[in-house]
Amino acid sequence: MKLEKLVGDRFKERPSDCQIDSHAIMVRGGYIKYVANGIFSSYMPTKRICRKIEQIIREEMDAIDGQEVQFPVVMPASLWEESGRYESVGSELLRFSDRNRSPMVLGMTHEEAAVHLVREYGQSYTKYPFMIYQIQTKFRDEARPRGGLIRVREFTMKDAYSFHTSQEDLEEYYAKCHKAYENIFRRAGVPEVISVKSDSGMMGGSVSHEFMLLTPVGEDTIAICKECGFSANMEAAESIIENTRDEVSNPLTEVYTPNIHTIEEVCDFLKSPKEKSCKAVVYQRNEDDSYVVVFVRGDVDVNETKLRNYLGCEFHPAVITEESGLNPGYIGPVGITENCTVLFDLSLKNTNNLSCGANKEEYHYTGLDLDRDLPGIEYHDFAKIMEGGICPKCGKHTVTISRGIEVGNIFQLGTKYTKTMNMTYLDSNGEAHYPIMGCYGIGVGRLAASVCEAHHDDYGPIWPMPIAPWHVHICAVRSDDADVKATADKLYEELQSAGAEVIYDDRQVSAGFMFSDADLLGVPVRVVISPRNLKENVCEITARDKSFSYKIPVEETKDKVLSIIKEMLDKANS
RNA sequence: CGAGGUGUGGCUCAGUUUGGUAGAGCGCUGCGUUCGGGACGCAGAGGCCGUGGGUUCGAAUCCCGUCACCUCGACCA
Repeated sequence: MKLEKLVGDRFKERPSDCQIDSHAIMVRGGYIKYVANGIFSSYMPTKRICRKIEQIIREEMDAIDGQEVQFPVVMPASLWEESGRYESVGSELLRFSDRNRSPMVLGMTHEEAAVHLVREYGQSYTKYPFMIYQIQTKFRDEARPRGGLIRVREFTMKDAYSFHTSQEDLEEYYAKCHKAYENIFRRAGVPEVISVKSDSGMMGGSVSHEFMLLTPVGEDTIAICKECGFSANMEAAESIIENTRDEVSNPLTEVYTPNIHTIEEVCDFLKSPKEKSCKAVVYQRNEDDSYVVVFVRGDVDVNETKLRNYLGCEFHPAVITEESGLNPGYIGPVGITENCTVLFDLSLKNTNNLSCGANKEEYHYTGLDLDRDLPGIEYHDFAKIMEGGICPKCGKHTVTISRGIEVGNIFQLGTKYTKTMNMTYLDSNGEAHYPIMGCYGIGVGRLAASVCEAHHDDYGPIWPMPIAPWHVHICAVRSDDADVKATADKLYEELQSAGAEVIYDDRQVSAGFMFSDADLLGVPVRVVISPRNLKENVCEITARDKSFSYKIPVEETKDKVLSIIKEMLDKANS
């Protein structure tokens, strides 16, 4: 491919609406073009990158007996009514009507279509297990797309669905799929992708993992233990806090605390640490605005996902009214109004001598001892795990908090969809059962953008060889020089004939311009042919990541480039 | 959905306070000079100033509406 003819502009200035680097680079480098909110067209480099990612995915899915199929993008609403999701899913499911006024939906995920496809086929236990997958466009009408290809409304995804006759079989396959995912990310040149335990959310089911590429601009927060390798999405990470009781429990004492509301102010005023206070966090259920008060230790935060799972309903931060009986700034567990649900976090267990609100304007208590003052209360885990907190697996204070982009996930779904959509098989005794499902997704475009986010410098992306749009980028500096032109043309031909993917820049532009474009295309290997080099009868071979730079005799250049490419590809596969 | 911000050639932005012939740089076209990290000169092309209404002799600029985008929050198989 000649760069001169590559469709798509590259330019110098960073577009003003790009917040994260990968977005800016992909717009500046002629990778994507904005069409509408969360909707992009892709130019050739992106298409080539995604095609390579898809091919790696395909090979790994096929290796665990996946069968590639294709579901429709547009589905009748009736299919989604079967599973109940036509009602339960919010407005991210795009609903519309066709010419006959039949309600339709745009596929945002394909559990329903998968069950529909194999419902009749899977009537006998002898057919199990099996897995089907597709690589296709999905549409989710997200409330807030952002970050270029990181979070979009229309995107390409590989989604796989496996069907089993026992939980053991699902778990065995799930482990195989987990391994296949590790292979995919390693082969795509991002072995640093890690799997973390996650919250299953509305998908249902129990066990699930997310595959995260760690980067500070990631949307997810992950707890990682450096010591034992434990990792979990913040939403799912168990919080462990060990308290020790003071030897002497002071009596519960009312203290006058004028104009003091927040935990910081209270602790400052009482000159006691935040760990010795009991904080109230107030929410309201969406359904009836009823109040929920969660008490946690002063220094910990509430994990709203855990709370949501416990309450089993949606809620929002409370707007506290006078009728509520709550005294903002002075809420405490002793003597609190009965108009609300009161919950206690485990961080308060086995504590004493705490400060807390006295449920009375301008008064706090000191000397709170929950076991003494409110005997019989139950504690649950509602807290966010903290940096430096206790690892739930190895028990050491080694938890670190990182940000990551979710590039894939795997779920043990269970029978949620087979039950609602009435898919059954007969076992060897002639008894009917619901098959157990797993589902497995990878966002192709998001992975490409995430790699760019994790592997770039000030000048552009640094694509790993296995997914790079081209293997090698030839820059013919001063192509008006006959020697340069002839040498570069020849190398271009030879490398292409040898199977290398080459982008060739023989435009008559300044070297700086040429190199800037090459940086933006991020091709891992660059060959510079110039009058200066030819004077010494050499070509210059450099790595986009600056890991090497060689001057090689002209006649040896082709073989050297080919061996470098091979080496880089092999490295990702080993 | 809540709060804030921004809409002016393909891109980055000035001009809006105080109404009076639409600007700069990059990019694009042509010619010439340059040539190893986004060169330079000259000559060009390209804009109903997001959009609808209003005020005014006159609106990018003032008023009202509306749309889009960005940021924070809520939401997110």
